[in-house]
Amino acid sequence: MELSERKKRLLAAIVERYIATGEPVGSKTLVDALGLSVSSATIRNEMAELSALGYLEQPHTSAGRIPSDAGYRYYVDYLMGRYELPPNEKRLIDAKLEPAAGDARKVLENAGHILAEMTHCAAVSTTPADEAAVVRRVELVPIGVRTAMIVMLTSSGLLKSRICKTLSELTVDMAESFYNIVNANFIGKPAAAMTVAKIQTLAVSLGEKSLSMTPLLVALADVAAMTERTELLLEGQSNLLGYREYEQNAYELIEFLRRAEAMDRVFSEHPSSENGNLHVLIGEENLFRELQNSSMIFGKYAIAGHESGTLGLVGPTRIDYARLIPSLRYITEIVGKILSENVEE
Amino acid sequence: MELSERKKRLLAAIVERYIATGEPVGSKTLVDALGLSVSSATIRNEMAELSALGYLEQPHTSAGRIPSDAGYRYYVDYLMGRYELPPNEKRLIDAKLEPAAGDARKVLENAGHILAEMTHCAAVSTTPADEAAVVRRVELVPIGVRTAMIVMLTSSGLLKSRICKTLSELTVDMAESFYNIVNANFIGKPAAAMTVAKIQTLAVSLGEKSLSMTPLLVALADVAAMTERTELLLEGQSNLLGYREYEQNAYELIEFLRRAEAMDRVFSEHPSSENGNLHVLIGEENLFRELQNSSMIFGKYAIAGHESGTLGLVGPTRIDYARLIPSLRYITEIVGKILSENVEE
DNA sequence: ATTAGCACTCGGGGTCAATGAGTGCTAATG
DNA sequence: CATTAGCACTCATTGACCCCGAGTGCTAAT
Repeated sequence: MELSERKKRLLAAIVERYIATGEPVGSKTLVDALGLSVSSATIRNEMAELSALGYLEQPHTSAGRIPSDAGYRYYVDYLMGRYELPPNEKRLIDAKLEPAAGDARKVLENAGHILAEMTHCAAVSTTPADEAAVVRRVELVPIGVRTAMIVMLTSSGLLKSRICKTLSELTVDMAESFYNIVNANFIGKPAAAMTVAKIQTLAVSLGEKSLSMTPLLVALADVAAMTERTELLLEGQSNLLGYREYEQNAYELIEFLRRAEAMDRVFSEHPSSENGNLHVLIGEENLFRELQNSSMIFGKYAIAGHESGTLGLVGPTRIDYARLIPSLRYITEIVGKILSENVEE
Repeated sequence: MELSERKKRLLAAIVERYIATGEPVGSKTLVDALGLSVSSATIRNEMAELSALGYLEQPHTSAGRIPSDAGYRYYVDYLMGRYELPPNEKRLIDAKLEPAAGDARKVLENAGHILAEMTHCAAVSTTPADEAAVVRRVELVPIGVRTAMIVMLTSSGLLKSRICKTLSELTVDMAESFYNIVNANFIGKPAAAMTVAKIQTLAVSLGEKSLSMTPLLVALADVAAMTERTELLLEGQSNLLGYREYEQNAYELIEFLRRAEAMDRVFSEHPSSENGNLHVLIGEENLFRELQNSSMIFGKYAIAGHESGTLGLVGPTRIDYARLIPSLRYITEIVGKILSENVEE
């Protein structure tokens, strides 16, 4: 559907003005704002046509127009200026993320922070996970007489650790058994294979040693489970409270965003991507009722080439797409880059 | 100020009813609810006196009474039933906290979760810290050719770790130097001594080795800093949105609760405690304006006998003190117990 | 000390009219 | 045929007004 140049110009102006002010835009305002040399009546005719095409709607007869979901969609796809993030904002982001480099979760927390701050939206993210990863290394670090730390590294560069208390004193013998079991059964295999069931059969085969080894093996299974289970991080929930559109129902939306299974479904329903690897879901384009008067932008970050997690923004449909998209794109890129640093080979 | 038995009974009934319904309580309702054998006029006289004493206030002349801050205070101090948490709730709490035992942060996250869920308030907590702690153990765990993990254990049982990348390959020689430096300079001394400045002087004294060792030492200083820096966790922010009293200004309160320095000041302004080690701050008793139409209950949990962090609840002044106080008390106790498990000797 | 009775207060809800921003339509214009 | 001036129309918002009812405080009687 090709619109006339003037219609495009008007639609863009209406979207941008509505994004900025949050108030319906009238024909008169528009003429003034654009400095057009035609009368408001002409603009009214154009606006009526844009309404008929479904790009604009009216809250009520005597109000101005606001963009419909389709209107935003047209704006995002064809009209929006594609602009590059200014260097000082890039530096700000880098400075916030770099220092956390050692800790993946922290990197994502910081990314959420700065996204929320820059965009006044809620920022969601998932910690990295990679189901295809295999166990590359397991270490048992003695911490005390009966306490040890189990550290596990996967091929995708994820590092997880956990404290573990043993029933009896931790001996060199036990450590040796532990490494033997790990090397024989788990190294080079998927972390997912390290199930509690598997651990139990192993424990049985250990005979008398089993009793003392069990806590170590249980903890090991637990660490393995951690590499698969992603965590959902949510930042800037309170930003949503500032928008008129959420005056009544912020609660429902926020509760939805906090539910990990729900968000996982949202993210996985849209596996591939078009817009420079970001997804833009506007209003009713969202599959979940709770999101249908919001817009969501999200993308995957890649660790060493593998898509490992998601970063996203949620706000009212009236968000500044032109600004948010480049911001989010840059941050997903940098997050991927930083998290890839810890992966070797 | 000793009140007559009937006044006490009335005040308690008004507080409890207002907590339950959120609506001002009138004399008639009160007579019915308590099944009193006196008329509403008598109760009105009593209520007028309670108002004069400052325990009740009226939103407007033709409405019932609601408790003032002083009214809640009297209720909490003298009238409130002190009841023990039912065993099934205790079990629920235990079941939620036990599995996280290996990870202090996770324990506190879960504690916040369950508190928020049980109380419909916002739950705040701080991760454990202990400025007096000395470094008990440091481990350098090789993870890859140029990647290592530094693990540090303090006398108070805190365990922190961090990934670290070196510039050149990680050699046995480097590891040896590292352990030498650590043993000679840090073990048995306060973690606070491991400053960047100190690290720098050490690096200088290393001469040519300095270049390769610096990343390790910097990471070490970072881990040391982590043992001191507490994190502020906030759960159940969205619970606040459900209360009428926060319809307008939830944003300001939530933003306040998220600010770590602010909350640290709140917690440290009230170092010692009376009410079975919990603090109860009602409305204007709070020193910070942002909290003055809220109530806050908080207490410290102790790891191996040392107060290490704080757990707290924030809600409107109209919260169910009688129920929340035992819940929070039990959870602080259990959190302390679980976190103490990792401390040896 | 308690109570019945009553006048009084005041917020909430409903109706009503005025206001004004913005529209759609029509007829005139170049 | 696109543009425009003009105008009637719509409808949310606002403020004035009134009524209702819950709840009060006071007084005089018990």
